[in-house]
Amino acid sequence: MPQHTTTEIFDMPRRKSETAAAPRGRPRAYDAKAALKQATETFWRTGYSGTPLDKIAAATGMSPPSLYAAFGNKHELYLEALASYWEMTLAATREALAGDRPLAEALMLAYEAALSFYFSRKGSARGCFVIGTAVAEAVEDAEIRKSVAAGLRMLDGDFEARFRTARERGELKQDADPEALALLASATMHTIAIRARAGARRADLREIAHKAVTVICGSPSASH
Amino acid sequence: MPQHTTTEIFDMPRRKSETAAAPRGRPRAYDAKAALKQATETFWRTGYSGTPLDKIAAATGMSPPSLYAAFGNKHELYLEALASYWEMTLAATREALAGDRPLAEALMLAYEAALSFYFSRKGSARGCFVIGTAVAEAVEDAEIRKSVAAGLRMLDGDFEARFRTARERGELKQDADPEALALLASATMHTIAIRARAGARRADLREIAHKAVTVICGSPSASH
DNA sequence: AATTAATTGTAACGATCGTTACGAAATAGA
DNA sequence: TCTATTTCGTAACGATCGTTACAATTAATT
Repeated sequence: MPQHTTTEIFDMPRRKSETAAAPRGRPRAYDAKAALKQATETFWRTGYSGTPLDKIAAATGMSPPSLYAAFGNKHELYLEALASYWEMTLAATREALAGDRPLAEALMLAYEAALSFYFSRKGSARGCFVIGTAVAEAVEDAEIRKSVAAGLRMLDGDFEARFRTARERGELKQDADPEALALLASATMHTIAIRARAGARRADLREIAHKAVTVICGSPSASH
Repeated sequence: MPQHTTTEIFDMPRRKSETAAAPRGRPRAYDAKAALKQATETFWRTGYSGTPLDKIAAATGMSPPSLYAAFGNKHELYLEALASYWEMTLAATREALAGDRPLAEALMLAYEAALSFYFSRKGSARGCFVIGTAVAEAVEDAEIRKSVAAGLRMLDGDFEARFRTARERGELKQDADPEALALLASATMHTIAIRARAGARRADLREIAHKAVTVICGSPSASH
């Protein structure tokens, strides 16, 4: 293949890095993905109603007009942050529950994954983004409520599927109720999310998860 | 006793109705107790940050200056509402768990009591006041966080005490862990509180509670 | 009747809310 | 180099936020 021109070589990576070929006007000074992450971080602490757009602008380094160009308005921005959070946590939960791990170990892994979200790098507790910010708005805001309800339903479903296969594998008694156990597993996740927001220490929450898993999986099964 | 004068008769109820004898100036046009209840109702729907004082003034029928004279400021008013709510719900839970009822029946009664708070007269779901409004503020507001943590601790304690006496009464196996079961009982309360705020139907939440109680109390014990 | 004390409603305070004109800046194509 | 196009930062918009003077009102006390 002798027809290798330099233009061909440089066009290939250009087209790969971004979908369109050329943006035409002044280039964006922000990374939308990183900005959404920082906006999420800000909402996480002070909630939706409690977070002015100024603080989000400061956290992202974006000007208000840029925020509106990128995300629409405050409400749409929050909705996007909420959807992104659900995606992230549900993926982490599914990964924890997947594989050939023993049931109790898989459950503990799911709770540990949640705790790693609830406690930020600095060690300060912020709890669950959904429970800490979305639940407050859910009553009056139909879109937020819909997102919360859908996320809770998927979490229930993931737990229930895991308990169902656990029963098939003989990890649970044959008369165990996968739906009921999934409800308790979700409830454990929820109580941890709440307590983290209320200032509980990470080690205490881990122990709460452990106690819950012990009861859910049948009395003495957590350590092996 | 012949010394029954009319002044004596009319002074007695007067002193009983209010602690002091005479307020001196213009009398209050509001009932502080009723106003706190209506303020709570308003916070309940739209949260602390999401509720302007105007709405509270409208709900209570009080003018802003009267609100400040009665409660201090918005933050103190909310704190008082939060304390009052804890008092109310903890009393209801204790009453449900007290008495000689079977364990499963007592637990279901506690959850039913909670549901009667979570669903207003009109049938619209507003969920738990604490989970719906206080948890959002708890991260940044130390006073609210303290109130939430203390309330959760008391709820845990009430459940644990009930499980402890249940074990003594032979309602549970001797090797049952009252603390672990109490954690799951609290978690069930929390998951119901969250789901109610997310729009779940009351009947579904009742069934969730029933499934949880069945697992917690040992498989087949809910109906007798 | 006059005085004192307490609360009332109105109206406004400065600060901040979400949102948006507007002109300068920066890049691709001509 | 010039034009077209897109995003930038600044600065401001009206609305609303929590809070408070202020004068009128209502009652007990003198």
